[in-house]
This record gives sequence, C-alpha cells and structure tokens, in this order.
Amino acid sequence: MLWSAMFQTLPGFREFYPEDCAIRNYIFGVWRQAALRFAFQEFDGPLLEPLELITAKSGDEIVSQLFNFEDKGGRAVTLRPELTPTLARLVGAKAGSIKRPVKWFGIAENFRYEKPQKGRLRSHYQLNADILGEASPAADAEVIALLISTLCAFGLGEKEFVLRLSDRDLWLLLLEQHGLTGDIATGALNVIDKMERESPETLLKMMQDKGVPGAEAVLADAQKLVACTSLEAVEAFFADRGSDVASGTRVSARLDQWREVLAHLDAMGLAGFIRVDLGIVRGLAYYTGFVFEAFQTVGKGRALAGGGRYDHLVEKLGGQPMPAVGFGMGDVTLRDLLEDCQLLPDPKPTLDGYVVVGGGETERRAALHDVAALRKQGFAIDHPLKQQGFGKQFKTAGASGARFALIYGEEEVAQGKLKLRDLAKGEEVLVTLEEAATRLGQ
RNA sequence: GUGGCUGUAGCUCAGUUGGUUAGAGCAUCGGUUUGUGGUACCGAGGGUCGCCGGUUCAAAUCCGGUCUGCCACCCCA
Repeated sequence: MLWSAMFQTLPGFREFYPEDCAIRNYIFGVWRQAALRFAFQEFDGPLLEPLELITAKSGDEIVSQLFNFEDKGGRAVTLRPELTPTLARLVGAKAGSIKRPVKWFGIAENFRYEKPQKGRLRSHYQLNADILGEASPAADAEVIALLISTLCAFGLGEKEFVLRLSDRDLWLLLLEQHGLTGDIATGALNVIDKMERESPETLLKMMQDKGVPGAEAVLADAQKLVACTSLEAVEAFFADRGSDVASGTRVSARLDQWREVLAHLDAMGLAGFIRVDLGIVRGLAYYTGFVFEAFQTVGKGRALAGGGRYDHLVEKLGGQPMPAVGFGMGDVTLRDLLEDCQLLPDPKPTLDGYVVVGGGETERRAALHDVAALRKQGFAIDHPLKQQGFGKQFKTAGASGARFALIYGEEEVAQGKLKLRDLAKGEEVLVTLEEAATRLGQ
C-alpha cells in the first residue's frame, strides 16, 4: 500500500498483471500466427525515433500529440506514435535491392500524448501489416483479407464486424470534376470525412470556411456518393452525373480496380464482410487510393482497425518511390470487444504437475530430482517452496490448475517411485519417473 | 486542450443531521488437518477514507484546490 500510495501509474498507461499479460500474449499470438499464414515477415524498429521522421510524415501539428523530448545529446526525439514511418525508412533504405513484394508485419507498442479515455490510452499495442512494392489491387485485397482473417481468428464473425471500403481516388476524381484540386480538394475531403456526424448546415459552413467554391453542389454530390452501398450504385452515380471523356475514362479505370479487389475477396469467401461505404475518408492526407476500416457492429460502434494505400510515403521519407498499402489494428478496442463477446480464453496457467512432498530431506531430494528431470523433458511442473502439511499441499495443487499431483511420501520414495494423482478424476497410480513422464505426455 | 461526473481494504460496496478505535462479502494468509484438494468451520493480516489545504471542540462526511478514472467534445497515425 505504501508503494502504491507513493507512486501511481502514469496516466493512460497500463500495467499487466499475469492475467492481463496472458491475454496480451494471446492477442499477440493470434496476430502473429495470422500474419505468418499470409506469408508476412515480422520486423521491428526502435521505440525512440527522431522527431523529424514523424513530422515529415504527419506535419508539425502532430507534435502536440507526441511523447517527445530532447535527449542528452540535444537531439529532438519522440517515442514512436506508430510503426509506419519506421517501416517506410527501413524499406526505403533498401528499396533498390529488396525483393518485392515486401510483405511485412510488426507488433509494436506505440505512444501518443493525449487525454486518456477508455479505448484510447497513451500507450497501446498495434499490429501493423503492409505490402510494399506492389501497386496492383491484388495487394489491397491481400491486406484486407489478412485484416478480416485476423479478426476471424479471434472468433469474431460477420455479426460482430464489417469492413467498410472506400476510395480516396474516387473522391478526388469527383472533386476534380467540380474543379477542386490540391489543398482545396484536401480541405473538402476533411469535411466529407465528418458527414456522418455533422448537420448539413454545419458541413456547408465548414466547406465555405475552407474556401471551397460551389460548396453546395459539392456537398449535394457527396451526399449521393456516400449513400451508395454497392459498386453498381457508385457506377450509376458517376454515369448519371456525366463528365468529359478524359475524366470518365479515369473513373471507369478506377472502377475496374474496385471490381478486381471485390472479386479477389469474393473468391476468398470474404465478400460477406465487405461494405461499400464511401463515407470512410480517413483524415490522413497521405492515403492515396483504397481506404478501409474494420468497424464493430455490436455494442458501441468503434473502429477496430484501419488502413489504406499510401503510394507516396516511402519516397517522401527519403527513400525511392514505392507503392504501399497496409493497416493497423490496436489491442485496446479489440480486447474490449473480445471481452464483451466472451471470446477471451481462460487465463489459468496450464500446469502439467504440482508436487506434493511429505516426510523429510530424503523425500524432498527425490522430488526435486524428478522436478528437474520432468522440466527438462518439457513439462511445466511446480512445487511448494516450504514444508507444509499434505492437506495444505493438495489444496494448493488443486488451485494451481495442474492436471496431476505428483506425490512423494515416505512409502513411495522408499520404493523409488511416486504416486500420480489425476486431480480431475481423483484416480491414483504408483509409477516410476519414466511411467509418470509417459502419462504426463498423454 | 474544453466541459461534466467520480474516488472508502486487492475487488464489489456499506458508513445515520459532522461525534469514541471506519465495516461487510469475495480474495489472500494461518488453523481445524504432520498422507489426500475444490465444500465447511475458526482466526489473522490488510485503510493516514485519492492527495493538499480550509471551516469546526470534532471531518470519510462540509468548503476550496489538485491528481486519477470515466463520459462528451477536439483529435484520430
């Protein structure tokens, strides 16, 4: 109590007692296994990065949300807020010699200096998976398939989440047809991103504040596009509004890419998860094509993961041009959801045996010898660290969750054997160490 | 960053209009039980009532501040 009164955990940080750590490891394990099955390779980078690496990607405004400081060498550094800049640097540095496509994933602790709230802490873990060096929609589909499959590996299904698929290219084409390009178009996109939450009046005002000409017409079209829930509807929308030949050609080329992604996912049996939803824009300016979000459809609607294509980022961070697509999935929201759906595994440790020892020094030595031998063979064995009565030891053995109690009393040790008690069934057998190992292995 | 709510044992919570030494259940530890567990019974440990200050003869209780957690906004890599 004294210590906890003197030092409390920093705001927005978590501590992992064994039960929590077991859950964390379970989540990491499922993430890793899913990514490896998709033939992604694991990588990692430094927790601490030059501040500039982050601002180069996201702009100077982001500094207010970073855990940044000056190190003893006078360098401006920051705890990493995400893994993508590190990835871009690693891949960019070897862009000329690396085998493509690059399929990499990382499980990283990320930090952000924000006011903590449930589901949004100052430290969280994230699975990141990215494909670099492949511009075709097959790469987008592969990444999306991994995202969906990963969530399914936890036992989640179509009832629990959907994947909302959108496209910044399509939006930019539409805005271009309205004569909007560059910063004005980006500003308009930021407003469109808020269409779900804000009233039409507010949106119009926001558009006008950003200096978007013809804001009313742009918004009217945007509403129609957001209302589309299928690719056919999107096609019809663009066909109805008409356009010049050049623009029309680019729209139809883009729609071909949509068809490819959807066909790919359909062939993998994942079509049921996909929702065409142009309402997803994602605030980040660096996304260049498809953007998507896994959105939970039970309980409180939250985004479980998000990502998209970012074809210019590697080049921007000093490397060579390299198309890229990827996603990030945080552990906090995911764990909350798994808890709500009761999909978390029993956190009890899986012990093979717990030793019960009676008598004196002879029995204790015999037990310790066997403990060491069984552990060496790969079994998880625990034993009492102090002399206790049999009753007490059996109580502990039962509570430990072990499958067997290994009993070393005077009678057993005198015969050079031990008694094996199946703690669930209550059956006991007198066996040698070798026989015990055989039974533990079954 | 802005606004609101919140805080008593490891956990869930009682605690009378301010009034002796702040309680319960669960959990933990010990015992009943130096050769047989989950049940039962007995017992113990564990709190400067989030922290600091103020009012008062007297504060867990009233007032102010502060920190934390939660909710909404902002932001969302």
